[in-house]
Amino acid sequence: MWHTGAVVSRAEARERTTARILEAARVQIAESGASALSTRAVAREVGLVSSALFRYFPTRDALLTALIAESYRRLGDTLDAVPRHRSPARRWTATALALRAWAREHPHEFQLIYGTPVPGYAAPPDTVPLAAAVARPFLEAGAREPVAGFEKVAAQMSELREVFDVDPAGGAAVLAELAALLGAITLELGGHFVGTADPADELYAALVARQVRTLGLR
Amino acid sequence: MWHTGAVVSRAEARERTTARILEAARVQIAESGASALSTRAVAREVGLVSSALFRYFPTRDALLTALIAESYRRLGDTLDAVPRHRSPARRWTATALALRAWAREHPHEFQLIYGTPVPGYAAPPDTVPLAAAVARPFLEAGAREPVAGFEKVAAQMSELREVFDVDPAGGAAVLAELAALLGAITLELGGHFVGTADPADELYAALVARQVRTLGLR
DNA sequence: ATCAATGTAGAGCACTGCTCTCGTTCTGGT
DNA sequence: ACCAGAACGAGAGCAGTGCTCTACATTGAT
Repeated sequence: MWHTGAVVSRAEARERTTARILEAARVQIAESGASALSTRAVAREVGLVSSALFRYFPTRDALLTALIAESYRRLGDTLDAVPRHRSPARRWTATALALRAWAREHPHEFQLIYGTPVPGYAAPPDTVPLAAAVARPFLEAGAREPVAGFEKVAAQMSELREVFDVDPAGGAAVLAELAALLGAITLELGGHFVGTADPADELYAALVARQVRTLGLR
Repeated sequence: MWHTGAVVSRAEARERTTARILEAARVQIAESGASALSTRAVAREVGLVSSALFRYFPTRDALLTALIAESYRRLGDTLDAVPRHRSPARRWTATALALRAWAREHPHEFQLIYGTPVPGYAAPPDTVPLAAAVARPFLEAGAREPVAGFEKVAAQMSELREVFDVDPAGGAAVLAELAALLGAITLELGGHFVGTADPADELYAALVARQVRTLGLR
């Protein structure tokens, strides 16, 4: 720590620039979606020449991947901040509503996670724990007891018990219900409910209530 | 009918070229997704100079929209071809399985319909009947009787009864369950089940079985 | 003081969606 | 039968993209 004031070490400067790049990219995505993310525009925003950006992210996809991870974390944190009601039914409901609210507030980030994957893309393995962080609040709230009909799925994903200490058959059912929530939100964001259940508030509420019954929550 | 053989009217030629463009575009999308669709590449394939293609589709988005409509129709036809079992439960199951099978066979077309919408996009109103054609087989199979908890949604989408002659509260529940199926398929195609319920056959089967119970099908 | 790592700048490549202009070819109305 | 006008293809061109390569500057460790 020789230096004081504005003088920063090389490592620090790199970190800062990386953070500024990520922020500029996130703003761009929030405005017009992932497909509109331009490395050149980001570089301009940050005050770098276009080629310099590639010292920080070797490829556009790498930048996108970093943003995906960031969005995962943000969503996970949001769901984690949902108060732990005593009643599992209430906690499930609150978590499900928080999920939809976040998706509606950050539609492009939601699409970044659950939307169409990029063309050549294969799910990088480091997103698995991030996806688990999103699922955890739902598992904690919903996987109290086994749910009939999900035994075979439970056998397949038996390692779930080790990580989360939940009932496997309940966990499998929770996973299916999480897919249902994400499906409903995807349709809503995509405008697929126009002409039927739009706005989707009532449908979503009815769906969540049905899940509480199906999962045997009280 | 003066002309025989290869001589064709201008209108016919236009139709044929349009069809060839659509086909080449569909092939391109089936191979590498919508984001990889290049008007120039399509034009090359069809044997047109790049600018000539814009005589047929004024913009890349217009071409994409046409492809979306086509995919909608294909999926609708596929679901329509599912045999009408006597038992609603069996028909629901068969239709749901056909949906997943089609999605796995044509993942990019599925994403075209239900994936991330294009950036500036607003759902063109002419896709509404196409979306309805996809929902119809499910409504016919699943919306036999009212489902408790969906009354308020039913009130919202009362016009459904006029078009489809189904119970509104049953129809609303079916819509929610269709969203669940699409959500599960979206997660599967996106690789989100890796590490848990992958392959997703068992999970999907358990989900469908649960739906049959929830909807009160026999 | 030296030297390799790290960074920036800038030119350049191949590609994209799209526009404009130019000739040609066909069509409908008189 | 003619001819204006629409329809169409060819080609050049523009502004933008992701990304690479080379040349030069700065920094940190030796």
